[in-house]
Amino acid sequence: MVSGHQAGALRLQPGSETNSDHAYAMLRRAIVVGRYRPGDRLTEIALTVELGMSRTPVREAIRRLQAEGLIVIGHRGALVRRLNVLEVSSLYQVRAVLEALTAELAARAQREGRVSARDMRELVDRQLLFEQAVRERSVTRMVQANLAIHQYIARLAGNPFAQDVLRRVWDIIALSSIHNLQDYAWARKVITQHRSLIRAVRAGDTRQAAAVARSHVLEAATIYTARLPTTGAGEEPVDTEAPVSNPLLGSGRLIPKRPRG
Amino acid sequence: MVSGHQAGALRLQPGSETNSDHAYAMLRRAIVVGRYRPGDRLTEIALTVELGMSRTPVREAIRRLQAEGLIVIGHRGALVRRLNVLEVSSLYQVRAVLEALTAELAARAQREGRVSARDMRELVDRQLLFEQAVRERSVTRMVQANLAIHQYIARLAGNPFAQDVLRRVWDIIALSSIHNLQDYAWARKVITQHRSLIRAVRAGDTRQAAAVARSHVLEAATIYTARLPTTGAGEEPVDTEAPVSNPLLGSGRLIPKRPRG
DNA sequence: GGAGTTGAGTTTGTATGCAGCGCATACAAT
DNA sequence: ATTGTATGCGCTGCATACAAACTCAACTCC
Repeated sequence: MVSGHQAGALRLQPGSETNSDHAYAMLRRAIVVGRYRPGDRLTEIALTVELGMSRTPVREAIRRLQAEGLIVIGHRGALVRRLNVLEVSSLYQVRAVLEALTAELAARAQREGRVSARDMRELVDRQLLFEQAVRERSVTRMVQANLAIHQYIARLAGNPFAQDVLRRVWDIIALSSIHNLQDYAWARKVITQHRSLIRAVRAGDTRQAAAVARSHVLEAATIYTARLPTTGAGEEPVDTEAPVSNPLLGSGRLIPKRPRG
Repeated sequence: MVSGHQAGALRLQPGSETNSDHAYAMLRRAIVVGRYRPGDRLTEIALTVELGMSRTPVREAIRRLQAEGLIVIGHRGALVRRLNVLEVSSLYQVRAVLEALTAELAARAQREGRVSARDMRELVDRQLLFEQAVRERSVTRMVQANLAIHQYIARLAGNPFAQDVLRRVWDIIALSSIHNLQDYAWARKVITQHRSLIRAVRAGDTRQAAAVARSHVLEAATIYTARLPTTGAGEEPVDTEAPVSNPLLGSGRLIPKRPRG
């Protein structure tokens, strides 16, 4: 009998979305864009209120995100995962080999004529979007466009599993909300590295594509760790309080960060 | 299980395991070892009876397994995932690069003296166990020992994320319950490939370790696909019935195979 | 004054009731 | 005999009730 609970509004039709799915999508997005930050506690009741549904679908969403590694279950309830340095560098290592794989596969697909001209143009367009964002110093759009480029290459690779794992890797990396792209010099460098990556893919040069992708990601990792020490106290958990906060969304805090009482 | 509710069985102590976790572990194991087979329908009530708990923790376990890709939610309920050829080869590609990574990292750790003699001996012991299983023609033990070797190398690598992703890859590969190791010639070959892999790790030769691991997995993939057309060696065929309409992710119409049994 | 204790409040884990959808079977009509 | 229709059953999604355990703080006792 809390405010309008429409128990009759069941919609299990194929096209429609269950509350559980909706909760999962919303919560995942909120975490990835940084509306919830690492260490934040996710109270079921609060989410219940926020999402306008009962605890059951909320709990199911939490379980899924737990399985994906975006959430950990502490002694008491769910917390947004907090990554330490080892975990971040582990992530980048995995990302490096996977992106090398997708770049290689994309290049091979191109070589074998399985990439349409339109797909190739789309990839280049995304790169242009990224370069424009860099010119405009818009970190938000840089981050988006950057992800879009990497995602598109993964798509061209035609390996659904790699695509899926990479999506998760990117999600978890997003948890450590430091965005290298706030570093303008690095952003410029990313432009040239992307260009040579795209050139290799377009040329169908599998070796080169893999090598460029790999070193690109590994260099990004070093940039990331180089930026770390500047965050004041050298605590053990490497939660960083992101200078510009969330380049992606920004406000709309749902649950105030309550680091214990 | 309509009436027998033992509400007193709550145990939320940190060390203890919740029913939800237990359900997850049991169900996952049942799927991985093949007690439930691809396409099998998992009805909540049946699992309720099987596990001796109510539907809620069962549902949460299902959500986790769904997120891990062992289960898909069809139009109606949960099904054990069914892999098609494209998905399996995708999996092997990902596995190849990840195992190349862990082998390389393990070799590096060894080179840098971060691998204890005991760890190294343990690895060799597992290999000996595998070789013994091959001699005894025990496919079950071969599969176990094989997995144990690869897991141990992943552990030596010291990359927790790669370890985690690999665990999932192995789980999903286990779904396609064809075991290459039923092929004795291949099993013999695996012995030598493992030996050279371990040798490379022990020598701290990162390049060689990565190369051997990679080609080992890729060759396993070819063995797998080569075995596909002639299914029915010792065990059940994998797929071959019930057309999977969507080759990628969306589950087309999967015909459940007799949940009751 | 300090430390242990207890009790209320909070939050999670679990069980269960309810409503609707889909499938299958039975039945009716052509 | 084949096709269209009704109906019962099974199962899922969701909400909610309830119990256990943890938190925290005030309170009591030494």
